[in-house]
Amino acid sequence: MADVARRAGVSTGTVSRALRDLPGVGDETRELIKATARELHYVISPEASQLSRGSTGRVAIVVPRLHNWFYAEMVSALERVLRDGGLDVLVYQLDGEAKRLHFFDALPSRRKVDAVVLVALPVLTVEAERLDFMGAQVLVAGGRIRDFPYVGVDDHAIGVAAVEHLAALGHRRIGMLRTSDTEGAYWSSDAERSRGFHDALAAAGLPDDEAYVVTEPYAVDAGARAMRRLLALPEPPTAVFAYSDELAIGALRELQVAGIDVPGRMSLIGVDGHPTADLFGITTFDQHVGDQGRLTGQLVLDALARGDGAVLPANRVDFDLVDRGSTGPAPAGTGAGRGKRGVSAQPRGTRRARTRRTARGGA
Amino acid sequence: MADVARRAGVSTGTVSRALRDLPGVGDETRELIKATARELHYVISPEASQLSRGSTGRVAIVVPRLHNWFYAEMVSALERVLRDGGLDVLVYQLDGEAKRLHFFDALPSRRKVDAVVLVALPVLTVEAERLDFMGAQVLVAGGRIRDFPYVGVDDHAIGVAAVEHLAALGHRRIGMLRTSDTEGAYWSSDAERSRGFHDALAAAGLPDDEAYVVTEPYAVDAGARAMRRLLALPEPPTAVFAYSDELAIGALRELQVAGIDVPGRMSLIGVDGHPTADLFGITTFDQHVGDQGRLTGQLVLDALARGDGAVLPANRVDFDLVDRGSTGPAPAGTGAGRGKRGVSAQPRGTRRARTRRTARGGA
DNA sequence: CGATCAGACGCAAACGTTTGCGTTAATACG
DNA sequence: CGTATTAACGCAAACGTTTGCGTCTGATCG
Repeated sequence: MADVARRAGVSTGTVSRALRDLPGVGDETRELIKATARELHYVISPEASQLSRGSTGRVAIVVPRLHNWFYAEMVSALERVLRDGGLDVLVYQLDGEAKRLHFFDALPSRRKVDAVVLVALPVLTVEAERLDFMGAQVLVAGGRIRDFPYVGVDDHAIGVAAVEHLAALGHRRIGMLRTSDTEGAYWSSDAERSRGFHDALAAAGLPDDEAYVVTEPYAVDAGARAMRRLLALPEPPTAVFAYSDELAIGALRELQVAGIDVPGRMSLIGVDGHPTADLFGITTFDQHVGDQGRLTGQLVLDALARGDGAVLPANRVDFDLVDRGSTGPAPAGTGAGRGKRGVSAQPRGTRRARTRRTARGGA
Repeated sequence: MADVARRAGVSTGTVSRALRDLPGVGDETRELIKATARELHYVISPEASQLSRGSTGRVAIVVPRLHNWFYAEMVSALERVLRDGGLDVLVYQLDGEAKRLHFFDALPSRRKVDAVVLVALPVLTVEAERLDFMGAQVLVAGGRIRDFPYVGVDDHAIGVAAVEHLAALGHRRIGMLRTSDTEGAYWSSDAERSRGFHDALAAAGLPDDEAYVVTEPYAVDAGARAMRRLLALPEPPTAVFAYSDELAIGALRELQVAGIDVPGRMSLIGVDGHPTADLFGITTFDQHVGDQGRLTGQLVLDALARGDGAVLPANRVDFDLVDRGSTGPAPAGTGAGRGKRGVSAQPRGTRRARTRRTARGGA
């Protein structure tokens, strides 16, 4: 910057003001300075700038892992709006308890960023306490942690809606597929979606057999393994609610391999809005992950712009039932014989009922 | 830091040295300082530190988009080794030509990072020129750009291997599925994989019908649409080489819907090592994306540690043929009738021939 | 025409580290 | 015991901005 100032015959203060379009600089001087800067390929040093003004112009996005549709989609949406807002995005992957502990212990992002967005990150209570030392805005996307401002869907309502949808089709034996990637830490979406599931079963007077809820460690074939366990039961359910579309895809694959018609002999419904679930015609609750990410990004931008840490504490995003035909009426007999071999009944041109559900308040 | 120094009764210089384990500090003094720092929850200001020493401790990862298995996997692997190396990771998504131009024009990462990793980013020649102004190490992962050091597989060899594999099974009508997400910019992997495909067809004396190579704009159902176009041909191929596993998955779905047995009536082979392709039993060339990411990260670490910009210019990673049973002998008759309805022949416990292929030199 | 005012610009003190150099004290050696 | 050597530590100048305040110039108004 000193170079530019010398060459333009002004002081560095004027250069600083001119380049940032602040008042107090004459028009021709400003132009001269800008031209000189361009000419010298001058780029401001962010370090010096931030050291002086106090803010970093960066925000951290913390996720359990990236190679996973939900997180990648969320980060992708977040990154776009944050960058459009002139902020740089730092990504932290906290896979495994060890890394998570280290992160919360060393607080590496303190003073490195202006805000931290935790994306669907299961966190232990002790870890959550440490977040207060972060020294930055903390937001949560895709679920809830402590009392931090968050963006997410009403997971309890999703669990309820799933059971209601299946019960309305006449199903009485309804199972649920879960995956345990929380490593013992509490995660609101999983807990509340399950609670909604059980609550709705009770409300509808349907059996709530604990064998119908299977949990598999996270992996690409978790859904397949979970479905296999359900199918091995003496009296398997006739409909299954999968915690995520990824699980539903694995489950569908297993059903294809086992030659069980969907939805003829087994109804399947997931959650997310995963594009591959669309490809395979799986009915799902679209939770508009992109919208969640964009909204979170906007909240960050607003909070940082206003300076004060005032953020709307609860931001619920709508979810939609997207009926692609993987759910259907319950089979007539209870112990009906093996149905015809085949795959999903709705090949292409899937109909999208888009039963819009308005978001409900906090649980 | 001034606080710590005052409280410990030493100068800031000593604090700086003590905390970074530099020599010139007495053992008890060092311990005292460290204890004091802990007590005050002191964290170093990266801005000031970097302003003083010159390096940023950050590296930028530039990708076309994130919500995509290949990129997410690559970034994920990169992030891990870079963070383990003590570096922070900045992610830039350059979807769309506009953003790409802006990035290369404004050079936002100049002086913001010590190194830039371009992940499979198609780039125009003019844009590549501007990279010289980056003022940072530039590396390329998953392909090649100009003369920058890169990490990647031998894409030409993959194209050749695919055709050889299918030809060995007796196929004579071999198609290829491509996706165009390069927006007109050149991308080495696509170009070389295609060239390998055509070269191998010629070498094997097989027909190279241009109708057998279909390109669809990037989307989740690109593979399905591409396969549909092939099936609509008067004489469709009996085997198909998909540029990526994502395309192969879409193609498989289309074949399921159309009731065409795989590999009975149609063989299918992809590239990547996508976990979902594993789930669906799709034979593929695993290009070890994680390894590519890790290797790239290590190269960055090494280059930064050594200070000089000397990086091995070419770093080839092996690829493996993972046979999961979606390829089989060519059907006997040319115009055989509709085969039996069903899905992939190898349900679970997929065999993994893992025909290891040593990487070959440059194209 | 003198006083007032506003806009344009320079000055210099922060911001929080790092690091070369100088000083001090302690130890070792003759 | 005096001197050379070494380790421990303080001092202060960078690093490249931002920004409050002061000064100067030219214009406006009564």
